[in-house]
This record gives sequence, C-alpha cells and structure tokens, in this order.
Amino acid sequence: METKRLLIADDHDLVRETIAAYLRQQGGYEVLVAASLEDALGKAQSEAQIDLVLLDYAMPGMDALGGLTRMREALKCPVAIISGTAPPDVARRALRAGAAGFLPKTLDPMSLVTAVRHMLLGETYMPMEFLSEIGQPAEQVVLTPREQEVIRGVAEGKSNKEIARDLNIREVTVKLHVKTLSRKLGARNRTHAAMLGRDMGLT
Amino acid sequence: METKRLLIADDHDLVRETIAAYLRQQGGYEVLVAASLEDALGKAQSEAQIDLVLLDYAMPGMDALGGLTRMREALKCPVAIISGTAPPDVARRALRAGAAGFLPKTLDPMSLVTAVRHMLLGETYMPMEFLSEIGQPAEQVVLTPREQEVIRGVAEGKSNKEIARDLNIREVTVKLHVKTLSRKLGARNRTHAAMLGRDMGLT
DNA sequence: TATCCCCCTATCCAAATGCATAGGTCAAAT
DNA sequence: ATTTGACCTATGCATTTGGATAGGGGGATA
Repeated sequence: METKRLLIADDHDLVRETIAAYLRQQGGYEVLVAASLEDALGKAQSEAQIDLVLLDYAMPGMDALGGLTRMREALKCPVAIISGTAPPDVARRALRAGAAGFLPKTLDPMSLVTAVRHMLLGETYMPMEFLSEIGQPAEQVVLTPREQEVIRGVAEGKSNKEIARDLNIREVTVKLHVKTLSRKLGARNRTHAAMLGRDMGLT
Repeated sequence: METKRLLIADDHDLVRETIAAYLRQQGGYEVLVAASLEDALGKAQSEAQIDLVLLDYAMPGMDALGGLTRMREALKCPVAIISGTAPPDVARRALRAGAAGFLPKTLDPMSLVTAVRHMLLGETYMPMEFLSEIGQPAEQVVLTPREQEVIRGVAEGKSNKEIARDLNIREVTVKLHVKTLSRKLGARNRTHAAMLGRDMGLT
C-alpha cells in the first residue's frame, strides 16, 4: 500500500498532535494538521492530493456541519467528523450530511487506526455504540395520503392557508391534518414535524 | 462477470416489464420484479441475495422516501429511485436519504444500462441534468454564532420562549434572530428556515 | 348492521409567530 | 473619531398556529 495523506483539523492542540503522532507512528501515513477550518481549507488546496480528512465538530468556522459541506466541496475525498462531546444525533446527521465516518474522541487508538483504514477504502465508519439507534428503530409511522401531502407542504414552508389552497380544501382541515400528523410523529409543532418527517424520509 | 440479481419495483406494469425485459436482453442480469413495496420487500427476503434494487418513487406503500429507507434496512444492497415526474429536489433528497442513484423514466436505455453498471460497482448515479443544481451552489450563507444557536433551537421544534430561556435572552431577541437568519437563508418562515438550515448542514 | 377510519367542515379562543419602529451597548475596523 | 456589525431590548399590532368541541359523509370490515 502506498503512503496515504491525511489531514487532521482540530483547534485543540493536544488532541490534534496526539492523534497525528499516533498515526505517523503507524507508518504508511503522511499526516498534515490544521488548527482551524480556514487553515484546513487552505492546506487542502495548496497541498497535493489528500486522501482523508478528520474534522473536529466544534472548531472555529465549522458552523456545525456546514464546515463538513464546505470541506467536501473543496476536496473530493472522504471527510470524517471527530467529536469530543458526541451526542448520537450529531453522528446521525453527520453521516446524513455525507461524512465518511464519525469518531468520538474517546475512541481507543487501535479502533482509530481501523477506522482510518476503513474510510480510506471508501467505507463508512461508525462506532458500535451508535449503531443501535442509527440503523434500525425507524419506527414505522404511517401517515395517510392526505397527511403526506400536508406534511410536504409544511416542509416547504407553506402556511396552512397556502396548503389548503393547493389541496383545494379548507384551512381548518389542514390544521386538523397538521395536528394529527404531528401527534403521530411525536412532534411538538409544525417545525418539529417537518424535521422529523425529513429524518424519516417522508417528504 | 458473474450474473447479477436485480429487483425492479414499479406499480406501472408497462414501465416495469419494459425495463426488466430490456435489462434481461442485455445478458448478465437476472431480473426480479414487484408491483408494490410490500411485494418488493417480500421478494427481497425470500429470494437469494439481490445486488441492486430499482424503486419507483410513486408507488403504493412508498410513503415518499420512507420506502427507500425501509428497503435499505431490509436488504443491505444499493437501492436506486426511479421517477417519472422527477422534480430535481426529489433527486437531491433521494441521494441524501442514501439512494444509490436517481433514474428519471425519460432516461434512454443505453444510459440505463450504464447507470445500473455503475451502481452495481457501488458508485452513485445521477443524470447530467441534475448535477448542475446538486453539487455546486451551496451558496455560502454566514450565520452569526447567535443565529446558529437560535436556528438550532428552531430546528429542534422549540418555541421562541424556550429558546430565549435556554440562551438566557428575551423572547423578542429570539424573534429578531429568527427574522434575520430567515432573511439570510431566504426562508419564508421558521419551518422553512429549519429545513433550509438542515439542508445546508447548519444544525 | 354496527363500527372503524379517513376525510371534510365549522366556530371559538388562546398562544405563538411575524413584522415594524425605535432605541441601547460593545468591540472592531476605518 | 466615526462607522459598522453583532447583540440586545421594548412596545404594539396583524397574522398564523394550535387546540377544543362538535359535527357529516363515505368506504371498508366484522
């Protein structure tokens, strides 16, 4: 296997250098580092082809997962998210946003190497702890056809009045559907319903 | 190349059988068909390993992209979406939801074969027409840190009052942020802002 | 037939949201 | 020193949403 070029971006010096040192020690990797998103984007363009980027979730300029998107656009290579706090839903969203993987900082070094190797092969890495609530549950929520049409309108930012016009029904009826589908989804309001609906691919 | 097993699910008989026949004629493919999502899920489990599924977007039981999710969970193979109407944003969402590709029914047969071949190799297929507005624009919207915190709250379905409490500011101030960030995102209201924000990975 | 379920409608009221106008502090840049 | 931008607040008002309550019609099914 030829030498792979990695880029590690994390504003926490200790974490960044530790990981970098560990990977260098493994051999077979050339490791670049960056302390901010801007820095990382700069290196990504000035340096030669990079094979994998590890991006800290909480870092100046990251804008949550916005930084992931920018990095993926700038480079055409896998980008993984590293996070110290690691709420599982962030992991889910990271993958949904196109991350190659999700690495909690609590990951033991061996697993880190495994993960990097996986992602270099184009696969997606996700630690066991998160798998449980990512893959399966997707509890089957069944919306009636009408409710599906309504939630689509809601997700497009339409008002009840507009949805009513589009579907050729009264506004009160739209309200009814919004209320019932929100209940089915377990949403607290229309905005929440729209988000949950999108998470489940209902829109 | 060994024989690959495909599953085509479409409730429109003509479309389904035409595509199936065409692919069989190419040789190298064993093509199964299904007329509904339930049917497809059943075949997926009873039959031997399937290598690629083509799923009609508008089909009984599909529940928009919900059917895609279910199919992907049931099988562990690439699943592509076929659509006759083909609004480009559906294509985008399909990919985001993990589709292996998006095939408009207007696709010419040759391209279909190419697409299937690509997807069998694990790559993602997307017709040219859609590429333009999928990859690039991602126009850089810059939210201030405060606005980011606020839109996160909005996306979680919180009310302005709750967000205010969490951020320890007045409700009016939250309203202000919601208004300004909605303008930046080009959203018509908070729900729309939440959706656009998620699309851009801001949450 | 009786009983669901989906769909539709109405009225009324409380709460949330959206919008405008009119300020203020503070830090950074010109 | 002035300006600019991010941030905060207040008052007031129109609109939208959310929820309760109370129905009718039609289709499927037990």
